[in-house]
Amino acid sequence: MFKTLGNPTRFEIMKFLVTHPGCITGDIVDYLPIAQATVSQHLKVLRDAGFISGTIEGTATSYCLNEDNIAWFRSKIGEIF
Amino acid sequence: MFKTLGNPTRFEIMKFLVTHPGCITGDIVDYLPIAQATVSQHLKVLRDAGFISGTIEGTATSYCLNEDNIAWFRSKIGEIF
DNA sequence: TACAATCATCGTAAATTTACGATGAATACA
DNA sequence: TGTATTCATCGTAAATTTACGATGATTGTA
Repeated sequence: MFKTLGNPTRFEIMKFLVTHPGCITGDIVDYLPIAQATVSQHLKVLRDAGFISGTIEGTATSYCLNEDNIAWFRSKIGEIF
Repeated sequence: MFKTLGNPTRFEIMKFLVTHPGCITGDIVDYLPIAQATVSQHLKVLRDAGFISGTIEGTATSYCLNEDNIAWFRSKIGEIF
């Protein structure tokens, strides 16, 4: 999970999702200066790590933070250090 | 700082320092299955990120967690997510 | 049905990270 | 003084990550 957040672009996406919950992939593509394919790839990494969840809505996909997993991650950090 | 902890070996070093505060480089080299040069390189990354601090003691170098910076990092995570 | 919109996946080139041996610097000690 | 110990740094090969265009799948709409 640390490695996932270690990438600046993915960290940006996470911060964007904090202020734009439920936004779709296209919103993130518009916000970032990188190609759609790359954004989609980063979203997959964030999904696989459990940080976010995507919901298909028609042709779009809506993304939200996975608060439960983030809370778990935060508590785990507190346990170790 | 996320990128720094994202490397499995560096994460191991951090966990080792939790249970072995003040240990020297050689202790970590003995503990991990990698070469001394590589350990030293990882220690530098951890130092540069502010996670640990090294104190030269004769020909050895003693390492400790930098509790202040770790606390700052943890609080910062809480702020963002 | 045809076309447009939205997004994921594939293959690949470029960039970055990781691991290593070799070497050198600094200190301890005989 | 000479030798051993401990560690950091340098240069480099291999592995991994990142970014991209091309393509295809799915859904909405004229």
